[in-house]
Amino acid sequence: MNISQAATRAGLPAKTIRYYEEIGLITPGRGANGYRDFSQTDVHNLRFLARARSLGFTIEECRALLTLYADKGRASGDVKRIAQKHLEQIDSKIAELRSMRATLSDLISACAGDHRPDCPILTGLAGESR
Amino acid sequence: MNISQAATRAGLPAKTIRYYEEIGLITPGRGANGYRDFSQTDVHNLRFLARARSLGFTIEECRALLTLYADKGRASGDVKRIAQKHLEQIDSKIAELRSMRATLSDLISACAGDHRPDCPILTGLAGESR
DNA sequence: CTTGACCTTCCAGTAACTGGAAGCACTATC
DNA sequence: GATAGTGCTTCCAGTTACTGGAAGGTCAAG
Repeated sequence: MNISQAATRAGLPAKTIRYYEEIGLITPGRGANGYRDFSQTDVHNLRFLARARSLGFTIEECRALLTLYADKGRASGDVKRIAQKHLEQIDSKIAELRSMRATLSDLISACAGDHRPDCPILTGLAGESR
Repeated sequence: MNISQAATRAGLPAKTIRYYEEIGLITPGRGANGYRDFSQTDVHNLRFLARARSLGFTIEECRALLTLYADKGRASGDVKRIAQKHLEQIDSKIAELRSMRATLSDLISACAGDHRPDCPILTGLAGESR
């Protein structure tokens, strides 16, 4: 099938699929006219990639996961290790955002937000409040 | 003062400060030798930028905030609007990460993580579990 | 006068796409 | 067969916010 159909089935933009081929994540065949020809397996791999990316795995992690996915002799421990490491990164990102959120929220609630120039948000950012 | 001292006082790498000048966030003076010469105000602005960036504001938001900071006739409402919009983005990012975390965590806990090839993480990513 | 630390600019690379231009291929219609 | 419209191709550039490194000028100490 052509790229637009593969894109629809995988839930990815055609542009992204071309990019994935460019970096060697997938290697669809080619028709006589030079068009990419996607097999069911290609689409399957694209869906796999779409899900992995939506869980926040980096491209390189996706590459590793896809390799493990194709390797029927894999050890599930290898997969789990990657996933756990990623989970830790998600957790630290959440913690970082929560910390930002707390500070920002405090500043916002202290600000009148009217036509007057006095602004605790700015003075907070300027470091005058500590 | 020279850039390394300004960097120390602002808590930013010298590279970053040069970058900020390049994109017009700050405009330190220059000595006869061509070295940048940072005033107290420059350092103050750098610290402001460092704090704003650490709260996750984008460079363009920082630019706007810095402009408002310099404008003594500002309306605090303008500042608050920027901050609130940013807070919303933080919240949606947190929500997204939490959703990822939940899914990933489920997959991980279902995986034995040993030498065997069976892996719920991979089958989950492949979409076979739904 | 040389050494070492510090400064300068400029170029390239990062992550993961995304937009757009120029040009060939296919399908349908007139 | 000409034409129009859609889809495909490649290639180049831009995005965000830096970061690393090279080549070379400057300064303070000994």
